[in-house]
Amino acid sequence: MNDPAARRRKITLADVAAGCGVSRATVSLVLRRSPLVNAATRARVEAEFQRLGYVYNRSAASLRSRRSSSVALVINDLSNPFFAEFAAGVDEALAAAGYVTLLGSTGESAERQQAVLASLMEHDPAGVILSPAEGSDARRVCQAVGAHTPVLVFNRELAASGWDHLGLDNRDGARQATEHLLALGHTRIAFFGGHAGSSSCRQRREGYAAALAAAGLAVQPQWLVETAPTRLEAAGQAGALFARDPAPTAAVCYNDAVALGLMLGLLARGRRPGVDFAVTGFDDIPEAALSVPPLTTLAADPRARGRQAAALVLARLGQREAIAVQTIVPVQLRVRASSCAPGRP
Amino acid sequence: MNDPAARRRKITLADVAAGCGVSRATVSLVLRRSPLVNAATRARVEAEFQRLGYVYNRSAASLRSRRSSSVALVINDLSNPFFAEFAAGVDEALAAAGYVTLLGSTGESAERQQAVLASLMEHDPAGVILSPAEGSDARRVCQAVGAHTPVLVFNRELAASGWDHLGLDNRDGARQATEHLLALGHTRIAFFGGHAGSSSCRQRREGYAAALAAAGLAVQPQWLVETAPTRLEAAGQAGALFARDPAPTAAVCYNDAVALGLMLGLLARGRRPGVDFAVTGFDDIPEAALSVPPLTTLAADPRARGRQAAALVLARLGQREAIAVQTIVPVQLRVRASSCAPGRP
DNA sequence: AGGAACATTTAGATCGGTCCAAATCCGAAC
DNA sequence: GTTCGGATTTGGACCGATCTAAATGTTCCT
Repeated sequence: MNDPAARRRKITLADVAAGCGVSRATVSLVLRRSPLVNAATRARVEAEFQRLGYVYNRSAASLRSRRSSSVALVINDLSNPFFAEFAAGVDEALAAAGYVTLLGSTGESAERQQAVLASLMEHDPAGVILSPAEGSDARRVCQAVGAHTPVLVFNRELAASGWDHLGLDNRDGARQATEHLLALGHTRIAFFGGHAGSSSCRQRREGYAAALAAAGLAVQPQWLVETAPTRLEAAGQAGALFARDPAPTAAVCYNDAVALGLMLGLLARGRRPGVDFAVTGFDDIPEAALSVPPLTTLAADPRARGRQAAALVLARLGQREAIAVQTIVPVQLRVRASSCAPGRP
Repeated sequence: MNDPAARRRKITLADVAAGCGVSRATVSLVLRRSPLVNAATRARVEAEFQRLGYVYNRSAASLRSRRSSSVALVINDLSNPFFAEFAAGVDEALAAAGYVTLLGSTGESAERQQAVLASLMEHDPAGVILSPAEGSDARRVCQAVGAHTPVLVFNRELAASGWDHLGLDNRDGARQATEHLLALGHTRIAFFGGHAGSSSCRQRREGYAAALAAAGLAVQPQWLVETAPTRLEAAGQAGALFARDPAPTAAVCYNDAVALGLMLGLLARGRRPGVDFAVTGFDDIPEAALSVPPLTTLAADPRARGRQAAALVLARLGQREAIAVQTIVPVQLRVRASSCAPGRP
């Protein structure tokens, strides 16, 4: 930084070359750690990098080499801790691989998603990781992304897109939770919360129904309660479980937010979750372990999923023509105090 | 997309120019919406964009024009909802202004922060929004960022950096909370949680002390309890408040996580927050409104802060030499049930 | 007809790197 | 003293856009 050339203009590779009397091509070889260049020369050049405070211009490099060093990450809802954690995992893994993350958040709007994708594509990302907004249309997304950039779709399904997909095993997770409650001795088990229209809710209900069927029990329609996936609405709907006899003694909830809401709603009705009534969640959000009672739930480790998504999209860069991969990650049951045995009636 | 040229290679401005018999310069003018170009020509070129499925290459453009269209966003902890929300706000405002967000997350590690900054700088961002990791050193950060890229520092202070700063009014917030408790009739008020070393904790303690002083009360050292800013540790340290007589009847907490933890810890000791003991938080995270009892706290609207940060850094691009701006945002007291009046002893 | 004034278009250099093929250097082999 | 092969180095085109200054029309006066 003590060189007058550093004053105003940015230092380029040409400055470095001039500074130590070699050609630009040689400096470029040093930058790329080529074994071709002589050790002494390399040392001289690297000293000059230091002296001038040289900063590599990766965009210029990718322009010529046609190798992009960025990946676009488009998230439907960054304010949801699950996705924020996912984003952190993606960024962590991309950074480790020498890529930079181009962030776009869509706020669950398919319209914004189109605009965001179009804008990100102008920066020529090597690949795209997309957690689709509600109501995304595969055709429109494909139109924005083009046919030559690999896409990894996370969490939600995007019908017939021909892209790689990474999702949770919703069906098996709900099955595990239901079997856990059955094993405790419950026979009257509800499925509480979520919008039946969403693919994840549908899959979770399937797992729930499958576990009941395996135990020789029928699904009671009055024990299927729909709510928005928020604590507040879940708390309000708690009463729906007890509208008709026989009332359930346990509930598999769509996710943790709903489960926490339900527990509040139960308390408001004088029932003690974890004592009079068993509850399970889904996601294992940080609060699940700290609620009263602590919540039995299914852990998906969103940060690890982020790292995995990054790995998948980077792997695809080498294998552009291979068939699309559908990855379903198992989820893990975390048993805590909210899932109690049924009380003696 | 039906043109054979679209097959494999990417469509460039030269293809469009050739496709409709004008020069590359003219196509470039159309792209930039220059009024110089004839309406008929513009229409012809724009039709060709559609026909070929042309995608603008913004990196190439910024290389030549020396106008970057990205801003780096470096976040200490994306898994914290406060910062995730902040990031969403930044991205929203940057996207609206035609910039793309280069994301970097540091996981509170000053080392990683250096690496992340260095990597992001190679993509030549127009500016940097930095929410520093704990233990950041202004000199090292400056070394990574260079002297020519504007930086906006968010939340924490970075001593003597000469950069713009956006922070919350921590002092006034804690003062408001303390005055609120005083107005309710409390006189024995603790300050609970946080690391006294951090600038935000120091400022909040100052506000707390100022309010007590204004009421003619002295700060009792045994009522200043330090904890890591997590729910878990806060719950564990709750007992420290009652180690010596006289015990406090209320606590101003470092933040919401700490306050929620303290409330759990109180329950574990048979004291009912909001009934036997008053608690306030800081941040107004989404759970604050839904805890039992709902938490009195200070709202900072992180998404709006994100938009503001983006606006500040973009404003700086036009005013490179103007003096650094220190922006302190007021925070708003949200009174809820956790701050009760003192019980009759 | 000649030319000024304006509108529109364009050739060619350029941004900061990488790529390629060819040039140069050097000690060993003939 | 040449010739040869490996190790290094290099000139100059090139990536896809923008910039500059100059080249082309057009119209409209005088």
